[in-house]
Amino acid sequence: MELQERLRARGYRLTPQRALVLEAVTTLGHATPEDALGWIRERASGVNISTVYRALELLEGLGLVRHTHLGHGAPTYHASTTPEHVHLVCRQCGGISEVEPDAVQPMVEALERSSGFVADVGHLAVFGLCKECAR
Amino acid sequence: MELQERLRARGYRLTPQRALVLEAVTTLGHATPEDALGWIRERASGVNISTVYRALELLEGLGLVRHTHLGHGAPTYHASTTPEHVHLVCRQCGGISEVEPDAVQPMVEALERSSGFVADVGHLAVFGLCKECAR
DNA sequence: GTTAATGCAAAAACTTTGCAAACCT
DNA sequence: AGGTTTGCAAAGTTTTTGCATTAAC
Repeated sequence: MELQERLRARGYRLTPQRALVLEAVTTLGHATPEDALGWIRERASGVNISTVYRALELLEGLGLVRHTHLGHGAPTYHASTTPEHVHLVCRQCGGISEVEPDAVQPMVEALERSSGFVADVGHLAVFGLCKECAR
Repeated sequence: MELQERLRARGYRLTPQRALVLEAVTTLGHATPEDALGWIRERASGVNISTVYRALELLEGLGLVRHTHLGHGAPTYHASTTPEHVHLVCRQCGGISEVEPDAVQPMVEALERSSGFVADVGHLAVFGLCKECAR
């Protein structure tokens, strides 16, 4: 299994908890540490929130998950296997929608050209007003 | 004074604390609540952190300050009077640079056209790798 | 004089850490 | 067996809240 290989290549071990955390994030699509724990607790017991934090940090270090800050509070994680996407966060209604990275490609290119900055689009959260609230 | 007018128009009062918070953010350019308090404590005593939080929330509601999430945790505030700008946050070295909103204008237009989403550029933080770290 | 705003202290939300026990390899 | 990982509990951060007192108007 890929996860195990990745872990062992760096001297880490494959534990049920780590597998569950990755599965939770993958299944949920977007998950805060608390969300992931909630999902896990529906199928396993005794998993601790601190383990979730530690697993997320590890998995992120391995490049298997990423996180974004979708506003105040807890970061939101998603699996690296899910297609990259940009988050649109409505400041009015709090709604979150996703768009293809294509939508921001012109920006990425402009930034790289002008500043040499290589933007990580999978990390991008754009705040503003959604269609409904903009009126 | 503009601040007082804005406050009173909504039944709020002008207090030294509120004026100081606005001044701190304006002077510092970018400030977390803790930063603002630090600045304030250099010239006034007895101002409490909870007052800073409350003042920032109020001032933001009045449109006098804005905030951005530049990563990890603490939000960063800046005065609305400062020219809008986009933040580029380097995930490698942690450096933060600013670019003109023009650099992302194509993205803003693309988003509005495709999703009807009105992006708030002053809120935008783009994560990625800066010129130096990208190599 | 009213009523909003502050300071303080305590709570809440979110993360991290130390350590003995349990588990992976 | 041996070193890694976990659960638990406790502490650390950051932000919010309740309430009596103070201050703006």
